[in-house]
Amino acid sequence: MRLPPDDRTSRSIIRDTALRLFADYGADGVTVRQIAAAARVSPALVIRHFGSKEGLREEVDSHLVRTIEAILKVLTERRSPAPDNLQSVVEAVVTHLPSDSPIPRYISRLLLDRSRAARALFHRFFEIGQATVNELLKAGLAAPGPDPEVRAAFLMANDLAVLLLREHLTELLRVDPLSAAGMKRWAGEVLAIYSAGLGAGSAVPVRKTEKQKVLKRPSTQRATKGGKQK
Amino acid sequence: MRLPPDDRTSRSIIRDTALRLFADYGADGVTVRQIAAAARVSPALVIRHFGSKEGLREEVDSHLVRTIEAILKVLTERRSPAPDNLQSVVEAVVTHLPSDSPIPRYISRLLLDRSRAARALFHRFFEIGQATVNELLKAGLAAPGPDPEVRAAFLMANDLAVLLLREHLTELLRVDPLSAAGMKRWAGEVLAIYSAGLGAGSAVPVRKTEKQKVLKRPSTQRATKGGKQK
DNA sequence: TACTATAGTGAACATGCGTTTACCACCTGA
DNA sequence: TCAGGTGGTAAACGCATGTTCACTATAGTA
Repeated sequence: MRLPPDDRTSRSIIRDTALRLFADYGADGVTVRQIAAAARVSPALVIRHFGSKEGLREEVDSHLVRTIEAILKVLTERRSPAPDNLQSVVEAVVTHLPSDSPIPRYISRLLLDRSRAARALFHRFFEIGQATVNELLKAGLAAPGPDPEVRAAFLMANDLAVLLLREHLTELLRVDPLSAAGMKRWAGEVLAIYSAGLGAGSAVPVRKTEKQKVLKRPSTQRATKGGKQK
Repeated sequence: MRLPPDDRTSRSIIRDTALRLFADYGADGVTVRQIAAAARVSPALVIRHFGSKEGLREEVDSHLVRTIEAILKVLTERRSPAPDNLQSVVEAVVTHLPSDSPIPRYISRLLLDRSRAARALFHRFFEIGQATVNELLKAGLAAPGPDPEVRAAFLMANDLAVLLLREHLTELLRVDPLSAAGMKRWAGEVLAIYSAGLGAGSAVPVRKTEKQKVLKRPSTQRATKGGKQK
């Protein structure tokens, strides 16, 4: 699966390098010179290939959208036979990417934009969310609810929230919610709530008393060695 | 309630102007000259008051945090007597701001940052989310769930998602989810799902508990006097 | 009155930016 | 052999940026 770097044209190297830098610092926070240096080419070559920095941005955007579309296609095709697998679309996409991929970070920046690519992605996610709800409906696992459109939007927004707030949540929970371990914990709660509401879990065999303690005191964090913050 | 502009020092005028521009275009997308022009002062005065553009940014951040803290304080103090009103924290905050306030937009940009202010705000929201869950717990309206910490984080993330995705959701649903009308629709679905899961609100038999009735449906809210909003 | 602190400005400065220009080193086919 | 396309670069250009500097105006105080 791993290609020697020679197999990539310098054009695609520049594009991928830009994607990573844009994801980390935002497109405005990165200069053409930085991109060129990281890709080990001259700034002039960047312009030569993409016309302008904005052109590069657009190319990165559309490449991103194409990549996500490819993943989503695989996903929707193979999920239909197993509708009981209510998986988060975001989790599924992330699972299909290498763990050090800058793409999730880039998407989360993108979604805050008013750009065309952002709208396209957002609508696509919404479509998939609606399709998922429809599957659940047919399977009798869910109801349309009082306001089906809002219901689908709500589910999608919750899904994307993990992506957007990933860093903060990682710090808070001391586990990346989009890592394998984190997804397990997160999905557990999500499924519990989606299947029976916030009241669920008391019916489930859970030792209330102990769990409650953890919840009550936010300062009950373990593994905080040597309070360092002033 | 409206002050003549003379009551604000030019320092605060610059700060407020910067807040608005930062919210709309991002701090990197706005120049000192633009801020100065919008505030009707010279660029030199901006630097004179805040030392640098970065200094201005920090001042805007901390002013934002102070403002939000003030609102949250009012909110938490007055909410405790009425724990049946499970209101979104974000919705509550937005309600306390003028409808054309740039603060929600600024917060949503801030939350994607790794800045100190962002972490402070995020932790604060999480605390409130935990407190809310605790109230529901005491009232017997919710269970701690299998993973209480994640549960609280999930609820908070869902809440913030509306703020972060506001523009996209507005386009999708053709109504701003943080407007009065939009909040009503949104909260309706949220409460339905939180109270009994995705199965709620339909012919699907999910009545394994009576909890459904306890968490009030939004249609039963009193004190909605003379609906003026379209 | 004179002194001093505060608020404010226009013009300039140094820098870093995106981009352009002129040029080089290869291939490849006729 | 050479014409021409392709991929690449160093150096410079013009400009917008954040910031500084020298200076004015105003108001309070001794």
